[in-house]
Amino acid sequence: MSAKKLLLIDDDLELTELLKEYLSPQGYELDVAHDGEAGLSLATSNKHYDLILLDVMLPKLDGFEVLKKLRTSHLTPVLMLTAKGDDYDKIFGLEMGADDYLAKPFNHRELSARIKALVRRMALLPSGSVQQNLKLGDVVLSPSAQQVFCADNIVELTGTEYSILHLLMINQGSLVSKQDISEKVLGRKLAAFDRSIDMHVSNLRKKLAVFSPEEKIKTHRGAGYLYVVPA
Amino acid sequence: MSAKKLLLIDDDLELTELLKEYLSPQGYELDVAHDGEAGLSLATSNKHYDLILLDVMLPKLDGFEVLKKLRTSHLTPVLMLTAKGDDYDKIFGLEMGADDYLAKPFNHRELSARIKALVRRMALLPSGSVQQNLKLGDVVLSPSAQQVFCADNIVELTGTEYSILHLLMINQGSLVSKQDISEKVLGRKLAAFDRSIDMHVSNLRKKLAVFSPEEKIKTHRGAGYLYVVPA
DNA sequence: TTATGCATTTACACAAGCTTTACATTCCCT
DNA sequence: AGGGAATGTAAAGCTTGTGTAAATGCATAA
Repeated sequence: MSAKKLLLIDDDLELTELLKEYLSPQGYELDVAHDGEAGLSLATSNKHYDLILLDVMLPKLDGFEVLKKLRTSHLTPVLMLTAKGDDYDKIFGLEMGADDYLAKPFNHRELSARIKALVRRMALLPSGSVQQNLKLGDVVLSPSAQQVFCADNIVELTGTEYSILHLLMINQGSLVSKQDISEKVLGRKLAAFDRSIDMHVSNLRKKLAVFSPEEKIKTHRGAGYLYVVPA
Repeated sequence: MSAKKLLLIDDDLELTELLKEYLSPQGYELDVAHDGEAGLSLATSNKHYDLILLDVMLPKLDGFEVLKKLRTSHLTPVLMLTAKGDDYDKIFGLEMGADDYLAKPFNHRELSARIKALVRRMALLPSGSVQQNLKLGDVVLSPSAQQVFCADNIVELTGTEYSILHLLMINQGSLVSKQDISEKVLGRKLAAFDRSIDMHVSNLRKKLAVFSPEEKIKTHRGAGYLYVVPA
């Protein structure tokens, strides 16, 4: 397990220093931003943080604004911190899409335990479903560009093919039922005798096979499809 | 999106009633258990709760014990509740595998917001990834992939074979009647002279025997089959 | 309008896998 | 022991899901 990357957005220099010293020995890589704008730009950069610690009272862009803008494009987990122990604030933050909320002053060990709990839970998510390039064997899928490369060649996929591949890759090693594919990709229930998904998968396989011989999408008869985790 | 199923384990009758009335209109299905044992048995049943609200002070089995036992087999998210606002308690709970911790008395809206945050986060997990693998001796069964490994080799099973193995492994050490297998796996009553199950078990044994010599599925003549608990 | 690109439906061949048959074997019970 | 019933299993039969080419539909662009 590689070191988890955290981003701390807080303008309190004393606190950020303290937390840096406290969290580093626990095996976290901690970046710090001292205002909302800098924080947001780091958070949306390609550094792909595992967790963001976000203060509410911030210069330039307050915590709620940062959270709101972040959530338009990223699902990175966010733990909010605030000087005010205000219930309303807490509820507002959580409703806006924060994952946890801790009032200052907090017990360092509680912060550490909450970070650990969030990171642990997020580790169950398949790698990269929080929007970064998915690389599996010789296939690379780039969500930002909606492009797929196979053995360094661009693969020209249609929108639906791309979405199906994306879904399967996110769920690498797990079975995805046709029902799920239909609902998530085509936006409709799978009807009896609907062969649409089969066709898209067939075309997808054909296009990938041009550049790479290994079987990537496995069929589970009567159940669905599965993206094979490369050795 | 179907209604989320919550399990509340708390012996405070007044509180459970209150929460039931508070949470139902918000679109949650809430089951209640009033002691640790009942709670654990519901939590590990096949009802598949989306979230468990767990009080610490409980008759029969306290909250920490319930959490500990639950986590040996299930990854269901847990939000702990406690009368004591004790930091040590909080940290202990989170370290044990709880996902969140709220001290009583709490603001109902905060509880609701925290439930929402957890459920929202869990919804990102691909369906089925909360089920954890079943490991018995050198056999590992992965429900999310519907795949089975034996002595580190993938065993290619058909859907029916997989289901039968799953059923037997879940009931390790106890007898499962052919009637039960037929009804749960094939979805029909076992008819006289129906040799279907026998065939599937035979094929299953053959496939497992390729990688491991020990007998895993034992026959109880006239009664059914049993998965042997490994030494 | 006509072209173009993509999603969907149709059609059919094929293969996977569930079930049945048939016979060998094993396990009880007397 | 011997006989009958339950089980093991190979092989055949049959049903159904899947792969895929080709036709169709249906937008949007030229």
